[in-house]
Amino acid sequence: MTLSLYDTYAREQRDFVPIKNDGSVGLYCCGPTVYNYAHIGNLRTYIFEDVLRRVLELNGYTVDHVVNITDVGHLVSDADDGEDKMEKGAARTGKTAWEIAEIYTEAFFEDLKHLNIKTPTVICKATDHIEEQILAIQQIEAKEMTYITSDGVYFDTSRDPDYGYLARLNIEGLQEGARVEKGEKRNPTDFALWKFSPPDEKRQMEWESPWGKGFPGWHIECSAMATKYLGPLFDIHCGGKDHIPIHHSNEIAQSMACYGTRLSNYWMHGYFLQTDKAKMSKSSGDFLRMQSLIDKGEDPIAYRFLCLQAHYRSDINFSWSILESASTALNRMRDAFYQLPDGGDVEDSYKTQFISFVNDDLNTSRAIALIWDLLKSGDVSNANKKATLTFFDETLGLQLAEWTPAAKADIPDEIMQLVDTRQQARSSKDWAAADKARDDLAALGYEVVDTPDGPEVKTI
RNA sequence: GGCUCGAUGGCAGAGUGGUUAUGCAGCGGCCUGCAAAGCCGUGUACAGCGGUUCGAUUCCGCUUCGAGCCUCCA
Repeated sequence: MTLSLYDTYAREQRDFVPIKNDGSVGLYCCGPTVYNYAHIGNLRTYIFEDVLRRVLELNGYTVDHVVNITDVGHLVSDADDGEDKMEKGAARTGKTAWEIAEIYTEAFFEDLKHLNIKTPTVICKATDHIEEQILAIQQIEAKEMTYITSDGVYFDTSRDPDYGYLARLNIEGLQEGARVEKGEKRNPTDFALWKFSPPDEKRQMEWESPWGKGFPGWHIECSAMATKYLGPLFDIHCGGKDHIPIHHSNEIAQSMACYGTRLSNYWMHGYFLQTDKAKMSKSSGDFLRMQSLIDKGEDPIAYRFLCLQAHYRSDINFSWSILESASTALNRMRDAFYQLPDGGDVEDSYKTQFISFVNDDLNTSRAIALIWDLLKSGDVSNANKKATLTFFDETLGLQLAEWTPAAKADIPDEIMQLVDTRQQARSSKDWAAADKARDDLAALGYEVVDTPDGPEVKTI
């Protein structure tokens, strides 16, 4: 069955054909800048990329999944004096830039674990690849596409006739805007490849280079590391949609200069999670992270489920109430799954439909609707339903098989005694006493529910 | 100001040139001592105005509204 994916570069859905014929697919995903925690909008993109990876695997490919860690060089703005996010974070917290990077890198992978996102096959830090970046800059310099200003080495975008094609940038339109500050740059779209350390200041992170002591610009790290691990042209490059006009446009320009390729055959972008009709952003200071959800008693997988209910190429409007509805739905699905017996076979007709949905540019929304259809189906045996759902879940990653209802063992004896009291009252049809026992239980934080197998108790 | 992309029922969100998902909430029913859960049933929503068409929510144009990028940003 054909896998087809939307390619931002072509602005259309294209049948996926891998570059290599050995069954492998090269996938590069822009990773976090580790100067702060990831927020749940950031994490939505990693969920999308995880589903992409799983769908590729479903189609029989081995995925070389590379994610970078930006631990240097991510500038606070393009027109500033050389301050970058890491150093700024260090100044804010009194820790070293290196410590900051370590803390937030660890937190990032903790978040991924909560969301059942598979660990990338390669995780690469920008600070471990300074040499590669210097080499790449030298190659661009050899093509005479750079120039030097008082604060760094810049890429001259006017030398690239196709600059900005990915974003369909209208360069002249940009120049008419009031907010573009060129400074010493020759063109508003030019960007730093290497930044010089300020002469009067000792940076925590700085390296020697042919141009002087300093640190690499943000964009060059992705081109350099992606090329190192996946070659100068690989299959799929992902990131958030905000990367289309600048970061990814710059990566393409750099790769064109170095290797004459557009770096990746497909460019795919995850859309935003909005709150109050605006995108969630770290720089605004007001954002929700994974721990914020956990602190509120929310289940991280419910957030994953929420993201999967929408298509990755549409913005989601986040609110606590839609997370609640996702959570309710997920728990019903889990409970239904839990009740099903083992030992069945995967139903071919459902399997075929499932694959056709996810292979159609990752339509997880329809794939989830198919789960409800399957659960309600009268034609499929319960055991086969379980086997089929288990197969689906390898791609969706909802961990259905790992869920169990709250254990009865956790209920204290005094609570169980109240439950017994209620049962005795019920058998003697003393409904008032039975209801009182239930109210007492509720006051203690427990809910009792009658089932054909007797009463079940759980915490409220 | 320029560019990119959107607008679907109470909410979230798929999809389609004619039969109009799915989930949450709501309503009705079954079950239950009652309740909860579960199960069954139930909702013609596709921003507005034109155009193309036998027929448009779906294609085209305009208008309005929204988001993103142009400053770091998933």
